[in-house]
Amino acid sequence: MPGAIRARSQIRGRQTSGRAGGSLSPVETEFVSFFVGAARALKLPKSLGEIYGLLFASGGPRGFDEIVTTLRISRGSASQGLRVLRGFGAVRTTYVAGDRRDHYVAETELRKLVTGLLEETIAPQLAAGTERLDRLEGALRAEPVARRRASAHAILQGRLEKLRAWERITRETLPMLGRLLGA
Amino acid sequence: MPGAIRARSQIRGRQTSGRAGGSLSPVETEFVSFFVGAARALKLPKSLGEIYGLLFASGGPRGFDEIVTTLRISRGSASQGLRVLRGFGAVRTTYVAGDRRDHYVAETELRKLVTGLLEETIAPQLAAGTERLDRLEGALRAEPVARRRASAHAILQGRLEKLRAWERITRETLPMLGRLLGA
DNA sequence: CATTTCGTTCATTTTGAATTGAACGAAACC
DNA sequence: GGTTTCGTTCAATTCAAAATGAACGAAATG
Repeated sequence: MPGAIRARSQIRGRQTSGRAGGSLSPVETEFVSFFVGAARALKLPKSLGEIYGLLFASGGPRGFDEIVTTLRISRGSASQGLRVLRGFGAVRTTYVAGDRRDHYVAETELRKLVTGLLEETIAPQLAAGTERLDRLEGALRAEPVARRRASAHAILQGRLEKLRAWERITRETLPMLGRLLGA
Repeated sequence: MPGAIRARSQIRGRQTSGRAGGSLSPVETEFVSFFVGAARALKLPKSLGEIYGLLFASGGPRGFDEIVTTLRISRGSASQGLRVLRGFGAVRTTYVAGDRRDHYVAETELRKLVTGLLEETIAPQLAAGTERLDRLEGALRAEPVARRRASAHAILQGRLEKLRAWERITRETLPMLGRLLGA
């Protein structure tokens, strides 16, 4: 941990809530820990939890460098983590006058977080699923009549229909989730 | 692949939909592939998708051994995978007269699957989260007044309240999800 | 225009989870 | 009661995803 860089960051770094990117207070640590747990629960990378936790606890904007040094994660992790978080709207960049570096703040509206996450992770998978269902239907019809045992074929047909029903329900239900959380 | 065992299984094994635990038809393969994809999407082990896919496509009950040989997975995987699937109600054991071995069928009601999964995975995490919130509150109150900077303390306090609100909403909303899917 | 500062990218390393398979206990079988 | 057949368990292995950090390009700076 090169002291030179640290010193520099303390001179130039914005003193968000009065402290430079040095270390976490016990309470802040507890916040980060909470979100690390949440990340685990959602099977997201731990770094996402750390970063979001820090920003959540900060209130104000934090610079890229602050994130790296206070969480002691690599620049690579921070960069990639922030990209994902921005990707589903959990984090926004903020303009800070007189500092050309990027600054980030946490989005704290639950509805936005959830819908963003769903949109980003479930939705594409759902689309891929639909595609697979089409392939499945194709395979079912392409099955040579010779190899068809009437009963087996009927079962498979029924299962396919069930999958289609699942898909429909899911597609209808997901948006409602967003509305529920909006309350 | 020991022929001896295979032969035996064909003699003794129940001929579900007319076929022993040999190999998957193209259509069945497509079903399994679908559920493997779904497992990936939900970040569950691939083996869960394989097993459930096979049972889903089969309609009728399948023996432990059939699962192992047709999917070509280890007994360990099959055993553990089936336990998890049973754990959240995606799979049930069925009695098959004249065969002492275990037989399994897939639960195909979407509502049960989803609620089972939620119950098993989210619920405990939610509980853990609540516990962490209490710790967090403790840490916040324990913070020595000397180290408190009024503004920072206020922010953290506000954030904690926000987390509590999130928790409440989540706790209220999850059960509704089950009801929505019941339609 | 040369130099410094930022943040990203990507090949490598690390870490954690899933899978395997040998060893085992329990139940059925003769 | 000895033997075989099941399915589980768990230590070792394999595999995939996440983290690292050096190299890089782009933008600001002077």
